Amino acid sequence: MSEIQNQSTHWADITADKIIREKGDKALYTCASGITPSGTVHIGNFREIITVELVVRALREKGKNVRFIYSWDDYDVFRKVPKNMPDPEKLEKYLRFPITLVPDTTGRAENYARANEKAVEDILPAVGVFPEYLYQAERYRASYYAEDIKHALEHRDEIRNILNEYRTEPLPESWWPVAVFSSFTNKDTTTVLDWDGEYGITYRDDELGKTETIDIRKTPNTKLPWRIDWPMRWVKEGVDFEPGGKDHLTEGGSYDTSKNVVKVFGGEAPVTMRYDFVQIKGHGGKISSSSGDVVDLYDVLEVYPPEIVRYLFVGTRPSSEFAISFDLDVLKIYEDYDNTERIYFGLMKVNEKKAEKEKRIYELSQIDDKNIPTEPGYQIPFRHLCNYLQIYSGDVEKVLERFPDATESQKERLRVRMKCAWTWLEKYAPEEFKFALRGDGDLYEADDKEKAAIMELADFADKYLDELSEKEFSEYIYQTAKDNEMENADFFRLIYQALIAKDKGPKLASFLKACGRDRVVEILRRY
RNA sequence: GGGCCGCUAGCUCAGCUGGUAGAGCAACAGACUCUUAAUCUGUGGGUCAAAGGUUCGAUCCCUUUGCGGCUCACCA
Repeated sequence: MSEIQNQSTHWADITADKIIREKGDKALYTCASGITPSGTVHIGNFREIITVELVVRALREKGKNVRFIYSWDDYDVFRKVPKNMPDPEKLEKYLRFPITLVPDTTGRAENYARANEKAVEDILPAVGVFPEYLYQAERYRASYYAEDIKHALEHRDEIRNILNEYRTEPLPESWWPVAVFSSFTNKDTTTVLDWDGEYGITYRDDELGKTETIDIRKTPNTKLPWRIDWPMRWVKEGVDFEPGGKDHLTEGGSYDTSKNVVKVFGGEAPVTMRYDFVQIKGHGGKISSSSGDVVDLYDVLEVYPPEIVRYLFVGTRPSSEFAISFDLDVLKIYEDYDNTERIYFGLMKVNEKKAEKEKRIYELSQIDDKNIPTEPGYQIPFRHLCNYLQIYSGDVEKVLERFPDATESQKERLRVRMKCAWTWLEKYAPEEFKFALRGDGDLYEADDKEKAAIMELADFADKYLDELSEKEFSEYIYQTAKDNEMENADFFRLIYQALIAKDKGPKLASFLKACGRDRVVEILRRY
């Protein structure tokens, strides 16, 4: 029964096969992801989540039972104040605190970490991602890992030797595999002095010089350092797959040491996969992290519908770097997605190998794999859609009236798409791409000769615009220019000025047709 | 210093389990006197970074070199 040949060459399917091969046939596979919510969770962090989600989906499609966990490492230390957070002076006072004890200066949640977490948890369902969240602060503070910390303490030398393998400065003899937040100040500026061989730890608060002995079964203040914490949790949850950024997956990186430390805890390392970072293109001055602004999933979803956001990640191997674009490339991305969709529905012929690949990408791009569209989207180029939207000043329903043949499901998808298109037009589109039809009383100052030419075109439009094809009508445009002894270039400029107060605009014949006879005639007749 | 990734047409890149190369844009020619990265048709263009090796056969696997980038060796 497991002999079913899966022909898919998609990386998610290949990875799923690899997990099954390396971990054996299991009743339950656990796939994990996780990050530290030390600031706004940006789109680069999303790559890890979606990578796991796709592998989870691939495993489930192979009939496997899968647990998808997402660990919030919210008991990590608050190291620096991100520049995009309000009230930095206040946050400054909480440096070295665990992020779960830092206040949320945005007023969205009970604490800093939670605010960042909530933003993600609220939006992930929109892109079809439903993990089980684990909160490490809550667990550590409830001494959930007390026995594991004790285990680490018992294997202090062994762990130190593993970590020292890749360190330039070996850890000192006095080092202990545990970190303590001071119960006096909440900060991690402490030094562990001793362990009693059981559950008692004595530490010194380095700022105050005070010492204290705490019981790891009762204190909320202990945690394991990252390179021990990670492998410990692999064992705790039985993790079979967890990807990592290239900072983790390099020789001497945390995966390297963790795969050895995990043996101390009696387990083995999960199958992993390295993902590269995501770049941002065309996001104005908001690109650099030094400016403090980060691009998160909300920003991307403003411009791309959920399935296209997924498509960006599905279609790129995780190990390749790619850029999410907010500039004119957006048009190409939409067109690429539409091509993939046409291939899926057989509307576009390509060779079989390519077709299989594209179909799989299309399936995995859908937010609900049990509810994949049964018909393609309404076939209209994104560029054209942008023009329609601008003609109707962003009124989505008015645009839809122009597509009476669209089905309900197509209209639903168009609504989402137009909302994105409109946001893109307003926030990111280059000026030359944008226009607005002139309103009442807003006239181009035309001379008599120009007025005559405009009127002639108005008359032609009144009679023929809706009946003739684009190509046929463009003949009239040239004819009108000729009749009025105007150069084509001048005539085009005149019409654009009359309609949208610009020298250039969308390809004229199709633009006029998109505007519709009534609008065109109404505006031109004002002259 | 270690490790990883990349080097394929003018540009951006596909090509992934080895069978002597592809798509978009650009260029050129024509179609319609043409406007906003406008439309259609057609054409040209690559010693697959270099040198060795394995193989019947290498862009693909191995070794070395060059160039570019990233990352670790602090913390998470």
